[in-house]
Amino acid sequence: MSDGAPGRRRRPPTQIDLARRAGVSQATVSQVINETPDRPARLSPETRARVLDAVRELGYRVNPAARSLKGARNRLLGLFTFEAVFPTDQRDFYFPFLLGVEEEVAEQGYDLVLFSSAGASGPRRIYVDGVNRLKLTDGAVLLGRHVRRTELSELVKEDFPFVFIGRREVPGARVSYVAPDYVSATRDLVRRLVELGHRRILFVKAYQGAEPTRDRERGYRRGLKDSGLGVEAAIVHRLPSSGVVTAPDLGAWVRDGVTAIVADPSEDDSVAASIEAAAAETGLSVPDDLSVALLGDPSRTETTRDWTRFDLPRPELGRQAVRLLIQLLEADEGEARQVLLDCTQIPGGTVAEPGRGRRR
Amino acid sequence: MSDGAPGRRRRPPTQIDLARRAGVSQATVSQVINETPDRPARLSPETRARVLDAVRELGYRVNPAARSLKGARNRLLGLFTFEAVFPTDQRDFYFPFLLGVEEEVAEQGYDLVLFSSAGASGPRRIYVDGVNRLKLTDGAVLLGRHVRRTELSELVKEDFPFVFIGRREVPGARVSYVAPDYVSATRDLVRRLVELGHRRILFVKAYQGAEPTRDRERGYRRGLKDSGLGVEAAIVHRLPSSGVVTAPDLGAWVRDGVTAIVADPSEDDSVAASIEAAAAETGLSVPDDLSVALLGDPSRTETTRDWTRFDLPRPELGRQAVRLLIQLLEADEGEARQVLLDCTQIPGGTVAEPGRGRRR
DNA sequence: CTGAAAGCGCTTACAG
DNA sequence: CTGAAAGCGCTTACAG
Repeated sequence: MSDGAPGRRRRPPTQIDLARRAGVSQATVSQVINETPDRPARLSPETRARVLDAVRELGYRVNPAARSLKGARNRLLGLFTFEAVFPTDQRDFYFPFLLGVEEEVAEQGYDLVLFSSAGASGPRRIYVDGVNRLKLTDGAVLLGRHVRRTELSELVKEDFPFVFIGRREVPGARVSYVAPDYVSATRDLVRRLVELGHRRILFVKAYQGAEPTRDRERGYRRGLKDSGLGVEAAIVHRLPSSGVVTAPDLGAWVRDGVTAIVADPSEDDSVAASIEAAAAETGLSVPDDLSVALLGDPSRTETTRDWTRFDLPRPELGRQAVRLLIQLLEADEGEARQVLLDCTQIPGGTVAEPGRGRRR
Repeated sequence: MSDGAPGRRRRPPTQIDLARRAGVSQATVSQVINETPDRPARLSPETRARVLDAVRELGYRVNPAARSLKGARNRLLGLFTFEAVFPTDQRDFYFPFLLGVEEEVAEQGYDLVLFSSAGASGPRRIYVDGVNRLKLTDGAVLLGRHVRRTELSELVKEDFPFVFIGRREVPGARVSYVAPDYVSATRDLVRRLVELGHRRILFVKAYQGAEPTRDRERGYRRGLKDSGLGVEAAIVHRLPSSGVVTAPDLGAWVRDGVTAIVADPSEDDSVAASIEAAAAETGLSVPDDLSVALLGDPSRTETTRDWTRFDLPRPELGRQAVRLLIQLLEADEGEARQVLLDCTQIPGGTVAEPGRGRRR
């Protein structure tokens, strides 16, 4: 590496170096450096010139660490996910969120810190040795299925500004979130089924469901009620922990008069695939013998069917989460806030009027 | 929002606050905070416990600005791209790099700062108001086609640790990079063409090419030489600034006896598409009348052909860049280093032995 | 118009 | 085992 200007050290020049060279005080150097049109320094032109010469000669750069030490915010937002985002099987699911977050963060003039080291070994956690790692940033967007509620409570307790993507609740605290409006989306789907003529509509859900599942179940009941069937018409089947629908399941339901299924997505989105397999095994045709709708988009499923479903506005959820976070930051002493975003109904090809199979 | 612990202020707690609370000195707090398994603090368990309690109670975070002012590392690596990464047409190109970078960063126990605000308005730049924005991090991985050489020089001049993905040079300074081995990949491709019987192989390159183009051209000549044709056999065509191959171009080349083309990727990867279109227009069949190989993977092309080409190990380039960067960080007094990675030859379907078209 | 001084939050020898 | 002190590079009142 050529060392053009002699005397240049590995250590980058500081304002003190400039001051020495220009024969002024360090404070004066700072004046010159920080001069802006709207906040001009009161300096003689000669002094300014001497300093600027020194800047040029020594190749001076302000040290941002030192500068921000004097300030407060550092225009850094964090993104923390409770699950690893980058393994192949997760990418399709998480990338759209990441995309929206990243775009909005950039547009707002912030930079994004991806907290991925969290998962280097062991489970991903926000608090390591009792230290909130996110605090490096002004605030953070959180994401993930397997939330650690205790960490969320901690975050609320210490007033760290954050927004969750997805509705999350913790006891005794209000969490800010931006979430898909699952209640409305499910309600609309169920109403459509009823309009098509379905009367026995089964809600199939995974073994244990968090807030999103509860919201979808609420939407299901609301759909039944709104379309005049009444909540008594609700039939809910909770899958075993395997989260898989079997051929006997399907047979029993159909014999029981069920003509349509709305399926809550399981952990790994395997419900759709298992229904598809079970139908094939039973010789049942979807949608001729049985209509099936998915309560969400099966981003992780290996399936060839064009499922009737609704899609989450993933990138938009990411963007809105960032916007909300920045609002919180600017409000400074903010109440938690919640935002719901509409899902997009996808007609698909797995829903039809009931009884079509019998007429064949 | 509940205000659990009374007396909590908006101002984030500092080590002084912790010290006060724990009844120790601020220096002792720092000891506890900075303790690691390999560099344990010499402290009584009680002191440590009191400090950690205070940390938890006050929700303490170390201020990264202050920490890095002292020259200590903050386990933050940066990723800066000279072009926006997230617009749709760029995603396929940049995501694989990002993926590799992110994965390796996480594995090494660092967090990643995406410097995307850089492009909020106007061109993306490292230095804003004379401040190196990357300085927040311990070091950075850089990426992009339209490099600002002056910024690169600046970075070198101030000894900021960085690794470029792709070979980049700046006058009078050595840049660390991890790059595809374009010379070898192109040489091998050309050798294969010669082995198939091609004697007049045209190198088509974009109007202006940077280091990668020069490397590929070098590989081209080396391939000719290595396979006995000699560098005199080189025929190079530089495209106009449009970067498009026209039907007349193609006709003229074929009449001139050219049987194979190796095409350097243009800015937007449009070369492949334009060759495809020109061939269709001329009625020439690829590969029967003309063999065409791409010097890289046309990630941004709308094309249906299975091009003969080589693929860049993009995620691996990202990973290796991070590794190299960390090496640089650990070496501390590092010479710039360079790493070349092999590309993968993709046989594809656009290359065949010459003259097949005439035999039809 | 310019400089001396305090202080931002932290780490690190160095004493004790 | 713990603390007093210096200093990282800078900004910002405050004197003069």
